[in-house]
Parts: sequence; structure tokens; C-alpha cells
Amino acid sequence: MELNSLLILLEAAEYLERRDREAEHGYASVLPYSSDFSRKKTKASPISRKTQNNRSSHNELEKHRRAKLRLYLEQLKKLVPLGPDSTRHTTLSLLKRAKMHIKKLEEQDRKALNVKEQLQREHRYLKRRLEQLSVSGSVERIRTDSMGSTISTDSEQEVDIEGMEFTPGEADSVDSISDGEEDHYSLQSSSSDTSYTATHSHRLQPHHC
DNA sequence: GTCTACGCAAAAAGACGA
DNA sequence: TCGTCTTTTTGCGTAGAC
Repeated sequence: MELNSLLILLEAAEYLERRDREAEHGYASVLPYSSDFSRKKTKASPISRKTQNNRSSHNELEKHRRAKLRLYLEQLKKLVPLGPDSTRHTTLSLLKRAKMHIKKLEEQDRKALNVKEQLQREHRYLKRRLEQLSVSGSVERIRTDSMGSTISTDSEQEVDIEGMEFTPGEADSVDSISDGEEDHYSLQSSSSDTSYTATHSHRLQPHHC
């Protein structure tokens, strides 16, 4: 359905709601034509054939307009979950439901956006850490090579995880991400030459800039 | 300024369930 | 029968074309 039509229908719903509310409270409804509340139909005077033709064509147009409205309402009915009590729906109840449905979808959208941003932040942080680790890993390798040491291997990298902080939310999401991948964050030396063992099971605590 | 087309709202009439 | 909702008819306002 066209967005414009939906918006029109929602405006109509709000207008009807407002009118109902105000009727309950006993004050005049807000009409688009605020200066012309007392627009009454005058008794028809004898009318010419031309006027009659105009009237009937106008009636016909009005019929088309209502048919279009009905069509939009039918289309809207297919889009809006009506629930089990879908025996009888008035135009007003359908429009109210549509309004609620749209609000619900907007809320879902907002939440999904938050999660997405959170994951993007985590991704950026982990990428940075990976770069840092690969840089410090090669520096360490160069250092140990020049000293002739055999302590460091490719799988042995000291990870500086001090001073890294996650917010509770981020920590949780890291938890969920690293489930079953605990050894990504727990590095253990397996050097056979020495008894050196470095186990880091600390929770990662990144700083946020 | 007039004409025309269009849309909206009010009132009346019709339909329908409790 | 009464209340509520929908449909029909009609008058009015407004924008655009001329």
C-alpha cells in the first residue's frame, strides 16, 4: 500500500479518536473548517437539469472515492495482525490496530539498530586489538631472535589485557561471542624447553576512546 | 474573476447485532 | 427497539487552469 494512503488513514484514526474523546468530555470536536461548524444543508430548491447532472456525477465520483477507501482498508487489514478476535472489525478499530502495529515495528527497529551499533563497536575494538597483537608479536619475535631465545613461538603471545574495560553490556556480548572460543582469549605456552606457562583467563577489558 | 475538479464533512438513510 | 457503524447524498472550500 502507498505510504501516503497509510498516513492518511492514520490521520483519520487520530481524528476519529480525538473526536470520540472530545465527545465524551462534551466539548466541540476539532474540525478542519473551524469557522464553519454550523454548515447545514439547506432544503433543495427546484434544480435544473444541469445541476442534477452535476450532482449525479459528483455522487458517482464520491462512490469511487469510497470504493478506493474501502480498498485501502482491505489492504491495510492484510498487513495488520488482527489477532484471534477478528470476527468484526470496524474502520476505527482497524486504524487503531494499525497505529499500534506501526509503533511496535518502530520500537523493534530502534532496538535492532542499537544491537547493530553495539556489534559494530565490538568489531572495531577487536580488529584494533588484533592489529596491536600482530605488531607486538612480530616485535617480540625480532627481540627473541636477536637474543637467541626459544621461548617465543607463533602460538605464544603475551597479551596485555590490563587496563581494558568493557561496559557490562559489552562484556555480556563478548561472552556470547566467545562462547566455545575461550582459547582465543586464553593463551598458554607449550614450550617444552622451559617450564614457562602463561595463562591469561582474564576477561578482556578494553578502553573506549 | 470564473470555471472545474477534487476532497472533506455533515446529515440522512440503511444495515445489523444485542 | 436502540445503538453503532457504514453508505449515500449534498454543500462547501480550495487549488489550478484559463
